[in-house]
Parts: sequence; C-alpha cells; structure tokens
Amino acid sequence: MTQPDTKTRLLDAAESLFSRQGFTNTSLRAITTEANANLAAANYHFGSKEALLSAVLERRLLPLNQQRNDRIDQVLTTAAKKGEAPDTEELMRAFIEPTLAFRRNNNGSSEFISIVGRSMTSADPVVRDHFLTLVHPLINKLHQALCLALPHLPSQLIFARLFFTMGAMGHCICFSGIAELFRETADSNPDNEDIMANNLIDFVTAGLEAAC
Amino acid sequence: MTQPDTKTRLLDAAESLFSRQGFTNTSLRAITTEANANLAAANYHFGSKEALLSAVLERRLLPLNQQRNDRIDQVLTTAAKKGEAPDTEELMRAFIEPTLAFRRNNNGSSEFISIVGRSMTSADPVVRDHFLTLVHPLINKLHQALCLALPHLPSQLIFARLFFTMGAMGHCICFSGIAELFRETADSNPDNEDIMANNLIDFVTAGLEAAC
DNA sequence: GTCTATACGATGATAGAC
DNA sequence: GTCTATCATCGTATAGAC
Repeated sequence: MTQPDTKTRLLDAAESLFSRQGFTNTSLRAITTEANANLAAANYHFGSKEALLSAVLERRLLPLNQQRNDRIDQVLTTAAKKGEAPDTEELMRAFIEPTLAFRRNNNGSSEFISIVGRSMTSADPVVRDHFLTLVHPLINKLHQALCLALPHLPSQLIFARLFFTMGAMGHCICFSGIAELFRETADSNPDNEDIMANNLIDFVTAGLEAAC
Repeated sequence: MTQPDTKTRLLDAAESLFSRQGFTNTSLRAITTEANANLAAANYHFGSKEALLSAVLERRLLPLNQQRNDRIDQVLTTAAKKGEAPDTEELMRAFIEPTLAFRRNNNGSSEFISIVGRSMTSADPVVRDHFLTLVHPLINKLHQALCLALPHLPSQLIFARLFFTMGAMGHCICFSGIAELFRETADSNPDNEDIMANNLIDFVTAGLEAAC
C-alpha cells in the first residue's frame, strides 16, 4: 500500500484534528506535522487555513449531498407513480439517515460529521457562507418536497420548521452522542446510532406535521 | 453618569465584539482598545481570554436561568394546585419565550444570546463544559417536569427529545433570524421574533408529544 | 508543478516595575 | 491595580531548490 500524496495526507490530518479539537484549536503546524509535510505545503495546496477547512468539508459533503438528493428523489418518484403526495416521514428519513449514518460508516473519520455541525453555526461568515452554498440546493429541494407533503401548511411555516429540523439534526452531529453533552453513561455503539436516528425522525416528523 | 469600572467596560466590549465577530475573530487587543483599557488589564481581571468569555456568559445567563427556572416552577405549581399533570406546551413556553425574548429585550446587546448558542456546540471542551455546568440544573428540572407531563413515555426518550429541542432552539439563537441563514428577505422586527418563538414552541411540543 | 526553508506581523500570555 | 516590555506561537507570504 503506497502512501497517499501530500494533498490527501493534509486533508486526512486536518479532518482528524479538526474533528477532535475544533478548527481554531488546531494549528497548521500540527496538521503538517501529522501529515509529514512542510508548513508551506498546506498553503501551497489550499491557499489558507480556511480554504483547507472548505476542502475537508467538500470532500465528504458533496457525496453525502448526492446521496441525500438521490434518496429524496426516490421518495418523490415513488409517490408520483402512485399519484400520491410524498410522505413527510419518508422525506425526513431520506434526509436524516444518511447524515447520521455517516458517524459509523466511517472511512477512518467517523467524527467528520461534527465539523459539518459546527460549520453550520460558525460565527465566521466565510465558513458559514461556504457551508450554505454547499447545502442550499438540497435544502431548497427538501423544502419543495415538504410543500407537496404538507399542502395544507403555508410555505413559509414549512420553511421555518425545516430550519428547526436542521437545528435539531445539527445538534446531534456536533457530539459523539447525547451522552457526551449531558454526561450520561457513554455508550455509542451502532445500535444506539440507529435508535437516535429513529427518535430524531419521529420528533421532527411530528413537528413538521403539527396543526397550524 | 460616571463611567463603569474597568472590569465592566471590558465585559461590555467583549460581549459586543464576541456577538458581532465571534470569539476567535476577536482579539484581546480589540477588546481592550474599545474598553479604553490596557491589554494586561484583561488578563489581570479575568486570567485568560476564555475566562473572559465565561464571565460574559455568566453575567446574563445566570439571570436568564433564574427567570426560566421561575417560569417552570410556576407551571408546575399551577398544575399541582389543580391536581393535574403540567402541560407540555406551557413548559416549552416557559423555557423558550424568555430565551428568544432576550434578543429584543436588550440592554444594549440584543445579540448576546448568539454567544450562548455557539458556546453550546463549541469544539473547545473548556467552553462547552463551562456552559453545561451553567445550564445542567435547569435541564434536569425541565426533564423531570416533562416526565410528569408525558407519563406514558420512557424517561430516556423524553431526554432525547429534550436534546433535540435544545438543538432547534440553539440553532435559532445563533442567528439574527432565519433570514440570515437562508438569505431570505431580511426582516427582524419584534413581531417576527414572536412569530418565530410561537412556531418553535408548536414544533417542539408536537415533537415531544409524538406517539412512541 | 511540488515542496522546503525562512521570515514577517499579529496574537494570547506573563513577569516585574510602579 | 495598572502598565511596559517581552515571549512563544500563530497564520501567512515569499524566494528558491528539485
């Protein structure tokens, strides 16, 4: 097995360190040391530390978005064939399951998704804008699909509820588990991930479908 | 009107700058300059930049927690007098309304609450731990109250749903409005704050009460 | 094109004079 | 309590080797 090239090693090291220590608390020097690369190589390949974060995000977020997009399309197509409106819970399942599954379906970085969760609410407008650009098309598609699923609700209300949904999901992916946040017994085995995903899907589906 | 002392001026300047630019993007030198104080005075009074953040948080979070605690007690007492279980929606109203109202009920820093939202998911364990210590008693009380309101649901499930609730609310207070996140028409007048709070309360109440 | 060595300004923190 | 001086470390930029 040959060693990956410098750019990939830098991405891997940055992903790992950003996940474990956060963006700010990770220095470029720590990344280049772990990647066995020179400090300037990071800026040569990515231009800046923020651009490196963007590259780390894109590498996994683009495939994830493709996956979520496909699953939403699948729900829409199946419903259309039956001449029915899409189901809210199925749409949420298409959106949430691939996201949370990312935490155990790991390529060596099961905690990558926490970087996404924190970028979403970053105080840095550059980071947030870049993240939003990546997910905006997906959110728009999901919003439109939910308007089909919930035709009796105003579009703006559905949008607000989708916003709350993203907050709940974002909170989940910021931590390795509820346990970490509330100091409960730490148990983060795959089964618990499934339970958490199902609990979250039940929660947001009921919230989205609430009477107006 | 006499000028506040150095410590207060530092707190005010830090609160304002952290709210607008985030913790990392604000330097101690910018804070001390705005506060007309010396750089070393910040470290003398607070010990470190992180400790300054903690002090900024505590100054407003402790009164806010007191207010939320009182309102939850009020719901519990009223229900107990009637011999009934507390109502989920009323508990959520007691928890959420004071939090979101903070954004317009400003003492010159209506955006302070966004610091809270971001501390909640901070990658820095020191920041997160300090925040958790501040809110843990309140969350425990709310959890117990919800167990009374939803006696047919297992305690652990209620806990998970409360976790989702905090995520949805935390997402709301990270931004000056949904508009900011999704580039919709920017309109953040007080009425919209009320609408958002009510929408959020409806959303999480339905999620908490969902069938198991 | 890739990468290394080196240097620059800015940052958080600290020691010690007053 | 306050301030000056100083330090190690940070992100970044550049010149030049391969």
